[in-house]
Amino acid sequence: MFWFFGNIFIFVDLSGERRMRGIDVNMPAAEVEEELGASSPNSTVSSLSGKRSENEVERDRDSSYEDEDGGDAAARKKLRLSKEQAAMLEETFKEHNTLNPKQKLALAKELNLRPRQVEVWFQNRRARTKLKQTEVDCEYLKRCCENLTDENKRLQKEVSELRALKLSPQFYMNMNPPTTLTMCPQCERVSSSSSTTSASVSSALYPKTGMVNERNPNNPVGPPQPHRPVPINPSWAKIFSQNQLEGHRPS
DNA sequence: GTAGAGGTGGTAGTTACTTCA
DNA sequence: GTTGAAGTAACTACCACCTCT
Repeated sequence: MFWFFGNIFIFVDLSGERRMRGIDVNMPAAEVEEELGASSPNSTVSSLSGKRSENEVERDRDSSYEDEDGGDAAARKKLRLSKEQAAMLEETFKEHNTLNPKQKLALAKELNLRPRQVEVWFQNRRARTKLKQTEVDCEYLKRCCENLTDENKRLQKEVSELRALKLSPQFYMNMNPPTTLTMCPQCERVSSSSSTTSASVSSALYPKTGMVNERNPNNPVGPPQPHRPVPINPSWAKIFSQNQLEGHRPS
């Protein structure tokens, strides 16, 4: 049997896969018209707030559970959409991932499907999209976690090395004094622009600082927001540095 | 203005069926 | 031919929002 709708010519093998027990996926346009005609404002079979009216349940039974012979089929029907139908639905989904009632009816008519089928397809498609996105996000966070773990290890090692170096008298003899010392007024953290290791030490001492970017929660592993540095008395520097290396945490 | 009922459309979770290795 | 996994159409339950009374 051939049906023609839109630019799509479909061959339906009545004894084959296209036609399953019960509702035909590619039911003739006349039947669709009927279906559309029956689509009063109450016709949405889905989404019934858990309180499905008797009419709706009845209609549901009529449209979904009636087999070819008109009897009730115990099992629900599951019908494969044709490639053309799926392609068209995909195309529409790309444009907008939800449909208003008019669009739903029009699309159903065009595809020779029941509006309910179009509705279900869009529901499932949104669910798949969300699942995919979740997987992508999960993968991204996993990579971030790995990177941070590596960075943490590296910094821990650096701290150990610095601690060892600190114990050696040569450390003080070869150490260049910091040229500019600054302190953040919020956290009282000290940093030095001339020290090559200060940044590393800082991040090693405060490994969690950059873990959550409060100003941009979407970038949970982004760099910490810059503190506003203010110059401090150089004579404090040694004390602060000492305290930081001893593990002192500003409150 | 507001509370309650009913309709509608969304999501989450599940089931049942198809397809394929 | 059988079987298990994956994909997906269709379902239920619930929620939020809107409209009407």
